[in-house]
Amino acid sequence: MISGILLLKYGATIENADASEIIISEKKRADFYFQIKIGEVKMFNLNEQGKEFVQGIFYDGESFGEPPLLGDFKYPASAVAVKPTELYKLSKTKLFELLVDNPEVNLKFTKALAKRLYYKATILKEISVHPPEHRILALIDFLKNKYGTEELFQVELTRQQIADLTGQRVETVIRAVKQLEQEGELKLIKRKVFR
Amino acid sequence: MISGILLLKYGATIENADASEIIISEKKRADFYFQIKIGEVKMFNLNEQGKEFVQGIFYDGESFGEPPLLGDFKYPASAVAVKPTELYKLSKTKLFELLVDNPEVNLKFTKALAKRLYYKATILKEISVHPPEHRILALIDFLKNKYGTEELFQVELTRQQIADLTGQRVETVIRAVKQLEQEGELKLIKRKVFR
DNA sequence: ATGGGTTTATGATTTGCCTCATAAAATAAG
DNA sequence: CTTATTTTATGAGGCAAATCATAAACCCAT
Repeated sequence: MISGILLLKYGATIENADASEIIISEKKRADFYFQIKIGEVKMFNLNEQGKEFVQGIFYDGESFGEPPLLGDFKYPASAVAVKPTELYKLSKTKLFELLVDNPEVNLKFTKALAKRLYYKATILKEISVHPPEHRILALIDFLKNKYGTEELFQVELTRQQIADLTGQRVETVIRAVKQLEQEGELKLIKRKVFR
Repeated sequence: MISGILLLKYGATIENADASEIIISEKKRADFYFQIKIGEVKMFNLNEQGKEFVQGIFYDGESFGEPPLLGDFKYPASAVAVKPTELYKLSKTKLFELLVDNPEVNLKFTKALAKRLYYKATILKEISVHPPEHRILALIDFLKNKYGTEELFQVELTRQQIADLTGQRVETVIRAVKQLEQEGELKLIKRKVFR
C-alpha cells in the first residue's frame, strides 16, 4: 500500500468501477498500477467451461496486478470489481519514478510481493497435496493471519468464494465445511462469518 | 541473480551441498539468502502419503527461498540439492544492507520475485481449471520462455519431474505426453528433451 | 409481509485421475 | 558387455470429487 497523497503527487487518477466491472483483462499488457481506495476487487481465471479460479481478493488499501508491471509480461488473470470501487491508477513509468524516489516505499512494495508469493506457494501446496478440508483450513489460517486479531477473526466469504479460492466445487466445500464444524475445527458465527 | 563478487563483499560464504542434501526445511525460520553458484536445487512439498509437489527448480545463478526473508514468515516448502551444488549463503541482515546500498540490485531482486509470482499464478490457473495435457504445455511454454531461444529449446525433465511440477502422477503425464506427441503439439528430440 | 434472488443443503450418478501391478526400454555403472 | 537402476509404458480397477438435479433456508428490497 502506497499512500494516496504520494500517488496523487505522481499524477495518479482516481477511477470508479461499478460492481462487476472488469478492470484488468487477462493476456493484456500491463500499463498501470492499481490500488484500491475503497471497495473490493478479485483477480480470477475462467476456463472455457466457465470454471473459475480466484487468484486473490483485494480490499481497501491493497494493490493488485503489479507483477506484470515489473516483469513485462501479460496479465495471467483478469480483475473485476466485486463491489463499487474507487481506485488509484498510476502509469507504469510514474510508478517507477515513485519507487526510485522513495526507497522505503520500494521496500514495502517488494514485501507485498513476497507475501503474495507466500500465499500462492501455500495454495499451490494445498491444492496439489492436500484434501478439501485441509485446503479450507489453510485458506482460513492465511486470512486470519492477514486480517484477523488474536481474539476475533471474521471474514465474509461465501462457500462459493472459498471454492473458487481453493480450486473446488461449491458442493464439495459445503460438505467439507459441515464436517469441519462437526469436528470442531471450524466455527460459523453467522452466515458467511468464520471465527 | 546478484553478482558473486558483490555477495562476497558483503560477507557471503560459499557452501557445498551434496546431491539429495536438504538446504532449507519447511516451516523453519528464514535467516539466509541462498544463490546457486553451480548446481541445481528444487523446492518442494511432501504430504504424509509421500506425494510431492515441486514449487520450482533452480539452476546456476538463480536464488531461491527469498520471500520469507522479506515477509518474516516460515518457509512454505523445503529445498534440496538435486546435483552436487555450490551456493552463496548470505545472512538476512547483510542481504538487506546490500539491497539498501545497491538500488539497482534491489530492483533486479524485485523483478525476480515478480517473475516467480507470474509462474505461480500460471501454474495455479493450470492446476485449477485445465486438464493434464494443457498443464504440461503451459509448463513447457513457461520454461521455453525462461531458458529457450527462438530456434531451439531443450530442457531435461523426466516425466516424473513434469508430474511433480504440475501436480499430477507419472502415469498421467506419460499418457498425456504420448497423446500430445501424436497430435504434434509436442516433440521429443531424445529422451527427456523437448523442443 | 411477500416475493425474488442468492446461498446452503443433500442425494444420485458419473468420471477423470490416481492407484496398483507388471513389464519393457533406456541409461548408468562396474 | 553385463548387470543394476532408472525411466517409460500400459492395462485394470477404484475412488474422491465433480457433476447433475432439486429443494430448503436465508437475505433483501419493495
